[in-house]
Amino acid sequence: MQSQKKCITIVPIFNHLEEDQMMEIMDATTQSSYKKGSLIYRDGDEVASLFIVRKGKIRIYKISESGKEQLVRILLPGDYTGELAVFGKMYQTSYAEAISDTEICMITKEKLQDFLIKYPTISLKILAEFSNRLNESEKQTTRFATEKVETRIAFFLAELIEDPNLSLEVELPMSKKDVASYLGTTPETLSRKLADLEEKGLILQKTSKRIEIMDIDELLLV
Amino acid sequence: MQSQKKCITIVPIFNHLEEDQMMEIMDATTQSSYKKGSLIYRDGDEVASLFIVRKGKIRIYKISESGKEQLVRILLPGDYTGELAVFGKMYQTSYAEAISDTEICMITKEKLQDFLIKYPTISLKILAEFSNRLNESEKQTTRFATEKVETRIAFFLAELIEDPNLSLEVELPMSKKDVASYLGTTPETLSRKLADLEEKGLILQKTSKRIEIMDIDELLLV
DNA sequence: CGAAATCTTGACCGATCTCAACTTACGTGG
DNA sequence: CCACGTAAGTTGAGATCGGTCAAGATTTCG
Repeated sequence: MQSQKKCITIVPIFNHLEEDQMMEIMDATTQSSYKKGSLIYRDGDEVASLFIVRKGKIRIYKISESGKEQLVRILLPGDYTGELAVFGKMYQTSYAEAISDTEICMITKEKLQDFLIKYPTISLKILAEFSNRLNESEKQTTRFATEKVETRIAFFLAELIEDPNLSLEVELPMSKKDVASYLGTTPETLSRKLADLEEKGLILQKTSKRIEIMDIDELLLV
Repeated sequence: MQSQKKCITIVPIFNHLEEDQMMEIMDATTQSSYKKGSLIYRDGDEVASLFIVRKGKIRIYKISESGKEQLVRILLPGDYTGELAVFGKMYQTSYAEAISDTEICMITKEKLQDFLIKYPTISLKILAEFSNRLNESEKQTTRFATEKVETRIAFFLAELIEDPNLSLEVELPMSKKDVASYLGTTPETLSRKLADLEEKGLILQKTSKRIEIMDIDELLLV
């Protein structure tokens, strides 16, 4: 029960609730776990549940009309997915793949909607989250539409910075292959552009996953 | 009052309400009008209201970090905007420009949130709408990330079809300049690609704004 | 009807992708 | 715990796509 509780309390949209409301929601969840590499759902699946990551790491990706894959996001504990099939369409429009052994809590569409009617402030939290995600997604679209690869990489690196006062060393949250996919380019081009940025003295590749940003102002002007 | 009522009743997120709830919401709105060419809000503005289009046409666009403009969408009567400043951040992240004389209803963030608490089913409607928009936006992002310009144009045209059984002739909802901006390309490239598609016999440009799709299957394989 | 904006076409160039070879990192099973 | 096989990452060369600049045609709207 303890770990089940943790599963809910770490989710931003629920963490303002009272203890007993939290318990009520917890009772409505079911748990399941997935081995590394397994698919949690696929495009078209009619699973109408919200999936909350309790442990592990999940890759969310889409496959375009012409068959090319793009990484949409990586889910870490506390993140959730499947909201489209809960609130909107009846089916998934992306793929979710466990990239490490993963544990998940699920709430069905029906139960979640009951809670939203009962505790309307949860909806406001979710609406806030959705509108921010929508905004992020549109910003991303605009970047794809207007910026070249090197600029998109620069912004991607800049946004990985946790605290600019603390450290300008960032850690890639996924493989470079996935970074390339996320940024709409190829591993070859990413590799080259990072080498270019390093040659210009704007970044320093310390290890394959750690990059120190040497000159953030110049980097963002690329 | 009649036109004010119409303003609300045509909005999908409200149109399931009872007559008296509708009246209540209407009383909370204020009206205003904008001349063609005027800016309704700009990136950074702290206007926390939902803007519902009653009459006219509005261009929503963003300007990227490096100063390039991208058209995000065109609003027609019944559409709304400003949701980010209502539910999420406190400021706008895009520009809204009246492209014809336009009339608008506005509801402030506070009043709207009161309604959502009072009538929780409205939230579910908005959540459905948001998750569909989020999905559309992510699909668009994936297209930008993985498809070339010609393919993006092809899908854009295909999605303009109202009823495939009725007619395969579509009308561009905006200038080709704006279509190019929306699709993340230039007017020159759009012009050339349309000419290419026409040469291949896939489309027929009847007038500057009307295009007949001759072979939709082939078109989507481009 | 005319000015201004939009749209089209051509020539050129640069950015990025593709294909291929090679190197490096990683996970697995002995 | 090491060795090996596989996947990831890098680098080079060549091809292609799409952008830029410029000129001309067309449309739009006052």
